[in-house]
Amino acid sequence: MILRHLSIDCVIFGFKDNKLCVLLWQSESDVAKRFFSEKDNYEEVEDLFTKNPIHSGQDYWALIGSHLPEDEDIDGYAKFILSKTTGLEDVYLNQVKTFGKVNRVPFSRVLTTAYYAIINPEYHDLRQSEMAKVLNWFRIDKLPKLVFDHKVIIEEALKKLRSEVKYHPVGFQMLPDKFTLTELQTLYEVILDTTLDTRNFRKKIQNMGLLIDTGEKQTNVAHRAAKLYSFDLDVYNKLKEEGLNFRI
Amino acid sequence: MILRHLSIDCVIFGFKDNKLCVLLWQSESDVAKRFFSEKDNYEEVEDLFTKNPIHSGQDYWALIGSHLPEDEDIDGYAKFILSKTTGLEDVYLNQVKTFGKVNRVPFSRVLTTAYYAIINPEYHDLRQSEMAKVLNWFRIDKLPKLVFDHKVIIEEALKKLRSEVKYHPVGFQMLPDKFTLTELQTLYEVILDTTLDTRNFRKKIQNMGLLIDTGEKQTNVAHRAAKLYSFDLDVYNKLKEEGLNFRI
DNA sequence: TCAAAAGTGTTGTAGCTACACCCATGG
DNA sequence: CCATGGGTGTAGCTACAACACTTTTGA
Repeated sequence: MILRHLSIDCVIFGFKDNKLCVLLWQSESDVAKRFFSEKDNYEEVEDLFTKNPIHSGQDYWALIGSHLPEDEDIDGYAKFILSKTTGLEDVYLNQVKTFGKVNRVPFSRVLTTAYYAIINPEYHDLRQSEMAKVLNWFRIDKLPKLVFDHKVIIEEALKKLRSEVKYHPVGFQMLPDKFTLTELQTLYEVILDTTLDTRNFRKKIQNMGLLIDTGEKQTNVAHRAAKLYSFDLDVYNKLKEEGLNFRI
Repeated sequence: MILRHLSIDCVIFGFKDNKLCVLLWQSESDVAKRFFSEKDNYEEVEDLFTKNPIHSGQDYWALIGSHLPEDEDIDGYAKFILSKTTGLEDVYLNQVKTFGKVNRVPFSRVLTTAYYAIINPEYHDLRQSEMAKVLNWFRIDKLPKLVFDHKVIIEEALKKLRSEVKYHPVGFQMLPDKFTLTELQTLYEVILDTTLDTRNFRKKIQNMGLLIDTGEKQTNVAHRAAKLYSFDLDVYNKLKEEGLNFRI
């Protein structure tokens, strides 16, 4: 059975063309069906989608999400939604909060628990996903029209991302395995919407001891080739247990 | 109508006898009835309580909470629960997160959205509350047996309280209108479970500009009387807009 | 006059910010 | 050889931690 009154929405952040982006979809009912087809009261939930006027226009986009089946943990189901839509597993995923205003969804009482994820868009080609037709990345500063209160949800998720990123080096999740320090800095600048001093940033990051010098360099760039680093997950996990003391 | 699958639980923190405490209840069905009596499917929800074996013993305590009525905002309903049980209005109240493991409540799928509140127990005499018989303060380090996953919820709320208190001066909510700096320091020490250097603490707090010297002093103390301060809410609200930069 | 808590300043240190020039590479 | 971004060190300042003694009050 599907819980009519509760849904999960994922705010999936990615870093594309040096901009912070969010992955959105237009959730047509045949897409929703792929989530729910084995559940017994799909039709009831389908109603919520197809008869809801705000969903009928082509202009409106939505966070990727779905109603919660009765026999699924919320955390696990958020992961499931993410892997179904992006193909990504083992993704950094965090609960934002639950949005529960009575009228957030017209004609129906639905609360939603929002999660946010941080992914690297280049790891997975969305055109190969079964959801491809209806998925799209949008720059955080150029969001389309959004259904319900999804704009508010994105804003809250962004707030959470910003406060998270200052104290935890989650930014690495958005980059390829091997990255340059300039890429990392740009990422932080984009997320925090500031500029950072290059020398100070490098000092701080390198003192954290989380970077592995791969010995490799960029190739085919029309300037001095930058060193490629990777992220030391083992050291990170150790530091996290000890309570890491880090601040961009 | 009451939403069977969703409840609200409040972790109410208070500062009593120099210890951090949590307000808990034993939610007998006649108490639950006061919340739900006007809703139409009370009996259905009552079942969840009375037939649940974990609830039948007298040893078990629970967070104050209830199922969510269909026509109530979650934030507003958390406030309502708080004012019903403690009589307090305008309380500092914050969402912790939503707990949604499939089996957190046996024999029934119930997710719960937890809130935490910070109050001053001396402001309100619980013996005058209509809930008095079943309410009790428990020291955070001496919790009784708790139903379901309520222990985990309290731990998560405490984590959130601790991280909040370091950057926002929410501690004032737990103290009387007029308080001494030593009381404030003790409060921080209890919440953070550390000791703080008196001189450094006073410097930091006084530099924040949030204290008003009332000109009054303690009376009838067997030692030098301490100055009484109050909290400057106006300055606090201004600072909060500018993004306050504060750290215990 | 004693016990008990209030109140107060300084010094060393660690970590932050601000800032400008040379280096490597491909075109 | 030039355009482009990569890469580096220092000096001043701020904010923090560590630390011990005097003051006030009631009993």
